[in-house]
Amino acid sequence: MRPNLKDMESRYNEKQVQILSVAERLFSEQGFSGTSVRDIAGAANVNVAMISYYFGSKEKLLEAIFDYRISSTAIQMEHLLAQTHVDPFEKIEMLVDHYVDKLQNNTCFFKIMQSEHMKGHGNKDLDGIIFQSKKKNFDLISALIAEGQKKGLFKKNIDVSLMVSTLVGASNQIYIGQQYYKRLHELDDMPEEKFQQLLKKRMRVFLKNMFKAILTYEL
Amino acid sequence: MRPNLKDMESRYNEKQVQILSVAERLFSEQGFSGTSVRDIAGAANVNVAMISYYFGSKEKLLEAIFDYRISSTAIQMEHLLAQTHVDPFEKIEMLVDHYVDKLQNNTCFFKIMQSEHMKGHGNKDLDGIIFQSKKKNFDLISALIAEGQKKGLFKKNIDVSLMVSTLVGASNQIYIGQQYYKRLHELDDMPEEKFQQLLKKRMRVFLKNMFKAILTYEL
DNA sequence: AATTATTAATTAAACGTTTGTTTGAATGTT
DNA sequence: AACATTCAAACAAACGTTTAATTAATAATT
Repeated sequence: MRPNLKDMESRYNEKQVQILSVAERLFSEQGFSGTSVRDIAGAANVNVAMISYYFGSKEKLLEAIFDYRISSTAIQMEHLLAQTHVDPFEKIEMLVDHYVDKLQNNTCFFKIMQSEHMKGHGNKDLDGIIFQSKKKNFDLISALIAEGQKKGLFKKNIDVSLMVSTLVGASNQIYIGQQYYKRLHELDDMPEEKFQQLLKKRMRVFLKNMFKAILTYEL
Repeated sequence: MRPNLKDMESRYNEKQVQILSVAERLFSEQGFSGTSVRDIAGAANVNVAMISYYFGSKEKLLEAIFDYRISSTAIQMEHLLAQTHVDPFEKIEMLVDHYVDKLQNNTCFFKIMQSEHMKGHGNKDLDGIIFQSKKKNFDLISALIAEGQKKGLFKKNIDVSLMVSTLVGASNQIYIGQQYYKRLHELDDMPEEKFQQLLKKRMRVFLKNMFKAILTYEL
């Protein structure tokens, strides 16, 4: 699965994008420590020294990937939920669609994010970046939930953190483990593109129903 | 967070358990590639050579961790869902309780599992072990769902894979990211033990309600 | 427009560490 | 005596990063 190049081409030149893109893919496949700068340089067809030259270090290369990817997604989410004329249920649907899209188009980055998230206390800078991103999502979705509750559409006593973790965790788990989904459902013969469409459709339906259920279901 | 020692003490001697236990913790904190055999040896207070001596290689040490942890959990799950006199709703509750318990007592291993799951095509042996474990869980839960549907308790058209992924993904996400949960809810001052209890209780309620909702909610 | 001066990009080679693993001798246990 | 354990030391290979020399591109000066 290849990273989404287009978004990177503004701040960095062609060669830098090449390095960032390759690094993103390799980090996602082999982990940060499991990927050497020589792996990256080799796959990106550049000299090893270019990585230090452009990014300073391997660590800072990772930060560069995070820095951009996070800022680009946070803005879109804010935009999405700011629309006042859309009713809360529809916003939930938009939220799910948006997240699934992002996940499908940035699978590599989401994997890296999940990895770094698990390590925790590794890189202080990264930890800050990740927390800020989580906080923003939490606040945005909290507001959405509150709006729905105020209008009497959603039930009371909703733990937003658990809800967001469920969206993120469930989606990532499904996406990351899509090869298992394929094998379990004996879909190995299906062409890759068809399978991606199928998975996306099923995920959307499933997640939307799940959230409607969570938000309205009373014992 | 320390690994759960007790389960390992049958097959391995004291020193081996010491190594396995320390390795499990370090792998979960720093990743497999991010942890050196000298890190492990140092933290376990044994000579570096002991790791090769007892386990053959770093890779096989990881496999040893997997081998045991997986087999010990699979059996319990089977036992749990085999009870014929318990109704499907109650089984769902037991399933959630069991999973949350396992997760809380084996957080280290679950992290490693998640990491290896993400890398995918790394270690062939491990891939097989993980898939078999997933398949078993899938089959067991499929049977449970079918039973509930047959009795008219659950709705039709439930995608078991997505449901299992949701349980696993959501729970892991919450647990792995519990430091964020703490910070977002301003629970930093709460004693660790109290917080663990709180989180466990909230997770159980949340997951149970979620599954009941998923299994019964119609548009 | 041609030449020079300046900066940027690129390279192969080398740097000192750290990596996983092995060795062979020493010690403990049966 | 035979076997299992432990150890410091050594191994080659891989690691991230730097160096110093060279080429390419850009700016400045004639």
